[in-house]
Amino acid sequence: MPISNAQIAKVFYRIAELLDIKGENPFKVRAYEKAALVVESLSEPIEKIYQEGRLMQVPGIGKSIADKIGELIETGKLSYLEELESSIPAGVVELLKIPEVGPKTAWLVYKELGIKSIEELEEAAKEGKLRVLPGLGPKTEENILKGIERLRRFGERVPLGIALPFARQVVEWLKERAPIDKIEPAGSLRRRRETIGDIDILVTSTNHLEVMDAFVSLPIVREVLAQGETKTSVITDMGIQMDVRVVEPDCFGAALQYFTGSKEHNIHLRKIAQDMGLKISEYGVFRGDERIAGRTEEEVYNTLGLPYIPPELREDRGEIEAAKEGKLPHLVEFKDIRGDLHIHTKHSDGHFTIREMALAGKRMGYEYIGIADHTKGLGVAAGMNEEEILREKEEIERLNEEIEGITILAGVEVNIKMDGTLDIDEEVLDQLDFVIASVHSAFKQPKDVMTERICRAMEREVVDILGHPTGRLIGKRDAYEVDGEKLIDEALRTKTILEINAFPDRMDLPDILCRAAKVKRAKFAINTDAHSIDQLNLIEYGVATARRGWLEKEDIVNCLPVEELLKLFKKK
DNA sequence: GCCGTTTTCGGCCCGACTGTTTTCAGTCG
Repeated sequence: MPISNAQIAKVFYRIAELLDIKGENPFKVRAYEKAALVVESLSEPIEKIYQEGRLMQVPGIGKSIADKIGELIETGKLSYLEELESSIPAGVVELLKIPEVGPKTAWLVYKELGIKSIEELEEAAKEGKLRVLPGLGPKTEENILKGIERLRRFGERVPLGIALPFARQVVEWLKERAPIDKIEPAGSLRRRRETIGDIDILVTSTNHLEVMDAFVSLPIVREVLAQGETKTSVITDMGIQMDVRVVEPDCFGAALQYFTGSKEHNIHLRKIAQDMGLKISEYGVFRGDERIAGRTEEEVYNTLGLPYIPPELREDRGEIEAAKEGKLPHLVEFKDIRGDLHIHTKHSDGHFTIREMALAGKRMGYEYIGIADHTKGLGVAAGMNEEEILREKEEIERLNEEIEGITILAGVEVNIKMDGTLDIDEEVLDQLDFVIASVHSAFKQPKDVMTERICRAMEREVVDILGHPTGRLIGKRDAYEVDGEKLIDEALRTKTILEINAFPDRMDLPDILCRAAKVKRAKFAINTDAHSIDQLNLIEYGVATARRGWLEKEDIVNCLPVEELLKLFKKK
């Protein structure tokens, strides 16, 4: 009964929620959350760890949880979870999704009023039935109704590709409207998670009130949730919650560190501080009443005996241990990228000519760009046939004669057909500088068929790069069913490069798989899949994904100079 | 439930804001 790390993590998150509602020991709840996080972040299949009897060696997994993992692997079920589920209706757990409603409230309304769905809670709030309960009043009823409305309208997390530009816009507006010294978005946005729950912006200013007033009067504010001297929360017209916090300059580093999170990373840091007899909060690192650090993040980390840890790593997935041992990766940066290898032009569904894209690439500071238009199997994208591919190659050769300062590489994005064959003659593909192969059809194949299909394509000597390997569209389409582990192994065996598609909808290969593949020494290409000049800038999302996957410039083929890159393509 | 070069039992991160309290609990991050 094969079961994935993600599935097991989900079970433990569920257990944590259920225990939380039942009012169990909060530390027990956290133990399950921690276990879920650890399992989710493993860079090898937990089944393997189980079979080799190493479960208890994993930090955060003790006897009890190891047994449960064993039961899940052996039987595909967990009796403990089933017991818990039977004691709490699923609808009561649903209530936790409502902002303002936590485990205590969910349990209270279920116990006292028998409420076990969002609809029933809404009804009760409207009829004023909640205010009779201890601790709840008319205001709470109102807030719960608002929370339900928010959940219905904007329940989902927002993709990074929307949240990041939006946050940058708000930062600009605040700078224009209030006396601001430093300003920096923190939270999961700064860690560049692929989706964002809410946006935290950190500010230092000589005038707190003016900043808060400027913030709440921005045209994008739909509702003010809370307004205080140091913290103000609003809901924006996009439905994203946004918090602004004003802090003293002496605390800025500590606050930035604190509000960047993740929660798990911070908890781990505080533990270290405690062991050293220190206390750490958003106001700084303290020995007794004396603040000994806080102005910069570096200061905070250094005081704890650690080097600076880049935000993208702060998930408590081993970065603190690595930092202690001086083994943090030197994460890839935009300046390391020498070219973008997945660019569409008017030859398929792009909006600009090869020349325009090349000149734009040159302005980005690139040494080369790779043109990879669609091939004929993708009718909707005006894919090219063999003849058109060769004509495009000739055009690229002419342009290379003509344009100085950037090399244009001739490639295509060939379709992997249902059976794993390619939709273009290999003789033609062989004449190109490089070939990206991608799945663009029949997404719903069963897992073994899809895995076999992709592996078969990677077998082909002409295929250099596997495009957007999991096919997911964040918030729109799940990854196709594919055995990620096998895919990585086959990529290694066949010397196929894994794309990290930077398109913010994709960010594919996802960060966790990047890390798992890096451990096995796979190679990657960070590409935008740009269909326009503007979209070349999306490379930052690919770099962010790579960084979250602990990748260094040595792991990325498009950090190589053009001659070495071409040699690598030929070698396969 | 996990964990231990101060512990195998007794700890387990810290603070703001709100609404309901008359001193604090719940939620959030």
